[in-house]
Amino acid sequence: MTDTFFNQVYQVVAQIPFGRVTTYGAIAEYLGSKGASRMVGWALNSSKNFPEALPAHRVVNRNGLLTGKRHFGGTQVMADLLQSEGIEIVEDRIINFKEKMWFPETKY
DNA sequence: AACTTGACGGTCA
DNA sequence: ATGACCGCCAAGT
Repeated sequence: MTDTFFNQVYQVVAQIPFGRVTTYGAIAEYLGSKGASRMVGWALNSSKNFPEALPAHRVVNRNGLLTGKRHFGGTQVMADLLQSEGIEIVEDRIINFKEKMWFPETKY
């Protein structure tokens, strides 16, 4: 059942620790399909059907840019959430992104 | 049932 | 350095 790609993405994202972020590519790569980075976003889009709190706001593109902020029902919602976690956001971009970068495989 | 789009990323030209 | 195309899987139309 949870053998679907979007479902695996859902589980990985749910494991993202507080104050940490990851990228679509990292998740896709972890799942074995580096090119499926777009599917990660699709999975998150479907995740709205899940009652679980999915910290999708911690998932950004490889530029550390809040590309998905537009799907958060607002414009600053995503940035505000990340800032609340101690992540600095300027112009929808994460400051010290590489330091906040979190890999599902290393979980570090 | 078929085609197009989609929170991306990497490589090629 | 910039621009364009391909790849990946699933869902929407």
